Amino acid sequence: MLARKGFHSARVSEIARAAGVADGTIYLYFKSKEDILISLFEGHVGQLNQELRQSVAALPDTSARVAHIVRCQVGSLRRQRELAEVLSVTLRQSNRFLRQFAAPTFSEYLDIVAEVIADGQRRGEVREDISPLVVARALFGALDGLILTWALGRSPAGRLERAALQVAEVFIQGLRPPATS
Amino acid sequence: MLARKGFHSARVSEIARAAGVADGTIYLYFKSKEDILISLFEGHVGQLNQELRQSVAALPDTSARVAHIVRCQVGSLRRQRELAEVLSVTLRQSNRFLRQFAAPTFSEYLDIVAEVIADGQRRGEVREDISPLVVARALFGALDGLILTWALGRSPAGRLERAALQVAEVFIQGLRPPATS
Amino acid sequence: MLARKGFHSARVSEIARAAGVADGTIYLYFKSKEDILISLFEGHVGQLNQELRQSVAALPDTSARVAHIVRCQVGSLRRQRELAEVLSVTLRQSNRFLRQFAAPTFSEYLDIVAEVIADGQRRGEVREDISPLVVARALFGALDGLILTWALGRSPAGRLERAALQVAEVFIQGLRPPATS
Amino acid sequence: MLARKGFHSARVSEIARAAGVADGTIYLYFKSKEDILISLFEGHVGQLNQELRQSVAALPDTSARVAHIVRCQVGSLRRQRELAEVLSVTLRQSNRFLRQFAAPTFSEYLDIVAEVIADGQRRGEVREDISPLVVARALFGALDGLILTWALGRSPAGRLERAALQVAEVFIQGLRPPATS
DNA sequence: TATGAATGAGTATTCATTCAT
DNA sequence: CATGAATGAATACTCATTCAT
Repeated sequence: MLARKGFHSARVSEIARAAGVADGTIYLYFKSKEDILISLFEGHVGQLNQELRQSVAALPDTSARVAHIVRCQVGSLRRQRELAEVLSVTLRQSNRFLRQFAAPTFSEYLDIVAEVIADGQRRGEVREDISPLVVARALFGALDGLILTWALGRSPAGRLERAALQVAEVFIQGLRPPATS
Repeated sequence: MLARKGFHSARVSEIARAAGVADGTIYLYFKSKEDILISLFEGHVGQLNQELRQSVAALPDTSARVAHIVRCQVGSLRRQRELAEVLSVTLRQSNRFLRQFAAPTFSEYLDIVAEVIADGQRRGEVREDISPLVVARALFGALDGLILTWALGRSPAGRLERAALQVAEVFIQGLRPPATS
Repeated sequence: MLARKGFHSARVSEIARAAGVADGTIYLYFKSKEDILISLFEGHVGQLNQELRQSVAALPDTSARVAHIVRCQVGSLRRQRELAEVLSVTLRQSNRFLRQFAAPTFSEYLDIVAEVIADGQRRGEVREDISPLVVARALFGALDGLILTWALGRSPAGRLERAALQVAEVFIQGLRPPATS
Repeated sequence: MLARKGFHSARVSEIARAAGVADGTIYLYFKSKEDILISLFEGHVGQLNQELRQSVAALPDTSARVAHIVRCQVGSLRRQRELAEVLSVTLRQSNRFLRQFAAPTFSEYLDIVAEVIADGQRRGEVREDISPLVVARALFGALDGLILTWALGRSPAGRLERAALQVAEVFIQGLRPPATS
C-alpha cells in the first residue's frame, strides 16, 4: 500500500482502510504518519542487524561474510516487493528522517558491515587501501540500486537474487588484497 | 534550496525567492513544480551522458573507463553539494518521476556504462559471468550511496572523491576475469 | 451570503463561516464549490416541480393554472430574497451549469408549464398559433426578469407578488384564442 | 469568444489574441477586463435605445410599437449569437455591473418601453390595471429567456424570430383593455 | 501606439490530526 | 481500545495588470 503509492501519496485514511481500522485508530499505535515509516524502517533494518550480528561471527572468512550480508539484505526483501520500495525509495521522502539518516539503526547496519571489512583487513583477507566504512556505504548503495529498479519493475524475485550475487562476487574479488608476487 | 529543504518541503514561493523572481515567473519556464525537478535531473544527467559518450571511447581499457565514469559522476557533483542532494535524494520523492525511472535519460546513462562493461567482456578484460546492466546499476547505486551520505553530511568534497576512487578500484579489480593459471 | 456576494465573489471560507462550519467540512457535503450552487438549484427547482405536478391537475382551467404557476414560482422565492438572487443571477455564472442549462430539472420545469399550455390548446382555452414551449420559456423569463430586479433592489415582497400577478394576467389574456365572431 | 467561454472563463490574453493584438494593448482601450464587458453592453443596448427612440414615435399604435420593440431587441442579436450570449448570460456575471443593473443604459431601455405602454394607456389601447414598468421588465425578461436558450442551443436564427413574434402577440393581446360591452 | 515578460495577490481544495462518543 | 466526523492549516497555480522597451 504505502509502497504502491509512495509515502507522500499514501493517505492515512488509505493506510487505515488497508489495515482494516478506522483513521483515528492509527494514532493509537503511531505518533504520526511519519512515525509509521520510521517504525517500518527500524523494524526491518533492526531485524536485519540482529540477524547479521548472530550469524556473521560464525562464518569462516570475509568472502563468506560478504556473501551472507548480501543474501540477508536482499533476501529479507525478496518476498515483499512493496516493502522494498518503501525502504529503498520512500524512506528518502521524509526530511525529518533524512536528518536522522545516520540514525542509530542505519549507522548500526553500516558499522556491522564495516566491522566485517575491518576484521578482514586484520586477517589479511581484505586490501588495506580502502576504508571499511566506504565499502559499507558502497555495498549498501549498490544493493539499494538493484533493489530500487527491481521494486519498481516487474522482474521475478529470482532475478534480483542472482543480480545481487553477481554484485557480491564483484565486491569479494574487488576487496581481495592484490596478489603480491 | 531545493536540496536543503527537500522537494516536498520546498515551497514554490521559496524557490522563486531563491531565484530572485516572482512566484508566477517560475511558471513561465517550468510547467509545474515537478517539472523543475525533472528539468534539473535531465539537465544534469544529460550533460553527464554527453560527457561520457565523448570521452569513453578514447580511453585504452576498461579500467581507465570505469575510473573515468566514477570521476565524472562524482566530479560533476563535487562542487554542488545541494544539487547532489536534489538528484540523489529528492528525485525519489516524485511519484511521476519514479514511474519514469527507466526514463530515457537515466536509461541512457545505464546503457553507456553497461556498454563499457560489455565491451570489456568482448576484449577479455571483464569477467563473463556478470551482467553488464547489473554492474551499471550497482556502480550507480554504490556511488549514489556515497554521494547521499556525503551530501547530507559535512565532509569536504575531497573526501567524497577519495571514497569514490576506492570504490572504483574495488569494482575494477572485482570485474577482472579470475586469473586462470 | 452566496447571493449578496455573487457566486464567483463568494469565497468558500466565507460560505463555511456563514454555515458555522470549518472550510473542510463543506467538502463532506459538497463535491466542489460549484456543486453547492447546483445543489441549491436542484433543490429549489425540484421542489417547485413537485409542487406544480401535485396541484396543477386539480385546477379547473388554464387561467387558474397559469396564475398558480406564477404564484408558485414567485411565491417560493418571496421570503428568500437572497436565494432568488442565487437562482436568478448567480446560476448563470457557472459554465458547467450553463452547459446543463437544458438539464433535467430545468427542462422538467419547462415541460410542466408547456404541458399546461398544450392541454389548454386541446381544451380550446389557448390559441393554437403559439408553441407551448415558447410560452414556457417566455413566462419563465418574464418572471425571472421581475425577480432579478426585485432581488437586486429593495422593494418589499408584496410588490413583487403584485407585479407577478399583473404579468400573469397579461399572459392569461394574451393566450386566449382570439374571439371569433 | 467572450461568449463561447463565458466572461469569467475568458482570459484577457485570449481576448487579445482573438483581437489580433498583444495583451497589454487591450489596456490602451479598456480600463479593465470588466470594462470590456460594460462597453459591449453599453454599445449594444445604447444603439438599441437610439434605434427605438427614432422609430417608435412614428408607429401608429401600441401593437405596432410592441411588435417593433420585439423585432429590434431580438433582431439586433439575430446574427450574432455570441453577442447574445454575452449580453444575456455573461452580463450577469459581473458583480460591479449587477450593482449598476439599474444603470443608465438599461434603465433607459426600460423607460422607453414603459413609456410606450404608458402612452398606450393614455390612448386607451392598453389596460390600466398594470404597471408600465412591470410590463417593460417582463417583456425584456421573456425575450431574454428566449434569447438565452437560443444562444446556448443550436436552433437557426429564424426560429428565434418566430418565437419572439409569438411572444409579441401574446403581450399585444394580453395588454389590450378587456372588452367592455 | 504596441508589446509581452514579469508580476504577485488571491483561493479552492486536501488531508493529517483530533476528540467526543 | 476504537471510531470517523469535523477540523483548519497549508500551498501550487492562475491570470489580470503593469511597464520598460
